[in-house]
Amino acid sequence: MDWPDSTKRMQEAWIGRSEGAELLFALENSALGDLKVFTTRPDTVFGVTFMVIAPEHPLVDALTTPAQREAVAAYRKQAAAKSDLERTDLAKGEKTGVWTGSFAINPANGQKIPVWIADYVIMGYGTGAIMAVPAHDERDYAFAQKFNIPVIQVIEPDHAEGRNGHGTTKLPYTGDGRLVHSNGYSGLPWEEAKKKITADLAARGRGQATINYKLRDWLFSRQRYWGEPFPIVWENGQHRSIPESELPLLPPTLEDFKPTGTPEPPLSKATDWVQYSATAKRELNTMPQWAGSCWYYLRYCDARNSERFVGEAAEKYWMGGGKPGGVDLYVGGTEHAVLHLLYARFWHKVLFDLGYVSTPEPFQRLVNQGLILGEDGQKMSKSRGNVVNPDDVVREYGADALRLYEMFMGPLEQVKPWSMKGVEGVYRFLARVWRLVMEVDDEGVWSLSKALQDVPANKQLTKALHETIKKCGEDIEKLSFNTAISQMMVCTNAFTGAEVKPAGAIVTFLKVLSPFAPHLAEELNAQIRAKFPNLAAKRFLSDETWPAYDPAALIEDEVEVVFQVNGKLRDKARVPVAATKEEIEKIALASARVQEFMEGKPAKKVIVVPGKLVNVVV
RNA sequence: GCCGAUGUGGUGAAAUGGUAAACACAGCGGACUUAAAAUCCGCUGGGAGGCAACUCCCUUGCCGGUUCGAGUCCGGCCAUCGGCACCA
Repeated sequence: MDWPDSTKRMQEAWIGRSEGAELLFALENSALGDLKVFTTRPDTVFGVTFMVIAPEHPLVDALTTPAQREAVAAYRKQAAAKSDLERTDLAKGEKTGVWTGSFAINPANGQKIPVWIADYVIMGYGTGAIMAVPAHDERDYAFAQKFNIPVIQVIEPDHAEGRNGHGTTKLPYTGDGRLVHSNGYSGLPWEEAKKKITADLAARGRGQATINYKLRDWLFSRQRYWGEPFPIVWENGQHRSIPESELPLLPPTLEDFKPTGTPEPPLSKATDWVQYSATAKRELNTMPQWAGSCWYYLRYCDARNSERFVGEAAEKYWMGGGKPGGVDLYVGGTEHAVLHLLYARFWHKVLFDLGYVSTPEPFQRLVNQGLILGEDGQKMSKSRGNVVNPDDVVREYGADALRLYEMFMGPLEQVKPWSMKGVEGVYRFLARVWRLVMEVDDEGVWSLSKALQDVPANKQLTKALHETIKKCGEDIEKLSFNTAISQMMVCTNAFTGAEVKPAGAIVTFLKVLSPFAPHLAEELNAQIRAKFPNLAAKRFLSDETWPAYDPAALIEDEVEVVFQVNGKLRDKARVPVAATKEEIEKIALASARVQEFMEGKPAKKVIVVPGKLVNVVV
């Protein structure tokens, strides 16, 4: 896939695949059964000195001894009051927790170890319980330090980096190495020990290798009117889908679709609609916006198909093409890197596995356009009052100027601040283009300019035009719209300076301009067509093919070559393009300024880059 | 902390390892105008010297390296922004 690495990495991090093992620790009170933990480091199981379970773990009550009941209750209350942010970010390093009063048995060596409750373990990941190895985990180490829990080193680094001055291991040590203090496993490299310990515990029914994912659910319902209603009804406390013949299910027409002010979603106001039958009621939640954003690109291929989400032929035509991704180019903000762009891939993958689409991935090439900031350089937001409304810009400067400015601001991927002055700048550029073709009389009436004539462009204008065709064509492919526009400005400035405006060349220029400023370009083409029907596009510029440039028109007879002495610019001269390296070198060495800076010393080396420069090293 | 991106004029920015600052904005000067706006033309990185045309030196976050030549490549640092941390 041709996606930015940063987006791929964000998705990888979001999915958070991690290989490890689930291990069973028998509880000392055998009536309670086992405590299951997830760990990526089964090789450190001999270094476990305590267990931690999340405050929400279902075994908390059973594990809490009468003596600890009060402390545990207080801690759970305190943990529940914290937001996720407080639990993870703000509390970083500062560990809290409380002992349950109970013990578990290490399946590797039969040791009795205390079970704690701490909110650095979250219920939503893994099993909500961990085996804590303070010698080889920073969080466990911080916790052990705070509560004076023993630290047992079981990994010895192979390299010096893990050790401090006296040759002892710096703890916590989370790198690679060999096992120590681990009974029969001592001496094994850690990777090998991971597999062996997991396999041995599995053989005794005390664990198994597993893969865990950090990926979380994304809520698929909203309490609002605008959104696809679910084709689900409820009857006797059970839900079931409505028959296929009733699809598609459309939202009921409502005059008042505002929130109810109660926990009931707005659809509850459609009382007739809600009562599906004497005994069944419809689901009142609606789907979120991402229900549509996950597959709209498929529907766009065949939007009027009433039989299928997308017709097979249309899907193959638009989405096929031999590459793994269907959509050729998808431009969107980084803010969609993990949610929209990840879930759209999931949906597409399901459809692919079911054989309904022809590519495994939805989007072949992804470009993240940069966020546009407010004029103050801050993120646009209502509270900051720096929001720019595009409707206002369109009203004042026109849609072409808005479009053009957005492209002219800078590189597509870059974050950049809005500037009204910048909009005026491109607006002025468009006005200059307008005046290449049109002129105004004393009454303020615009008509076709008399300077516009059916004559061939002179050499200089031809060169400017063909350079523009070439550069804009290349820049569009690279999505470098800002530099394409600056080249069009250069070209326009060249035409502005000419006494007579060659109409044919201007029409060609308008073809280049039209993807950027379609309204203006089409209007000017229509104006020109009225007088020069053979020069202008017959219908629309947008029907025309992209103009070809003539490489011969770009070549000049002479080029400027700069002369350097020891890498510093000292002189320049115009030399014929056809000049050989030897000829250019001769001209350079003959230059009075070059000789002056050579200070009579012989040239040690002369580098000649034809058409560019000569560097004399003395 | 970890991962990633970005550092160039007063501002947005440009530059296949080859004239740093194209194109625009802002500013300054001029033309047109009774005047203003609009438009057109010119100047506009910093410093020094010269009446002047001009000349020299410095300049792409900082330090070092590679190279005839570095904004660009390599190494190290610093700063800012984004993600890890559930709006779609």
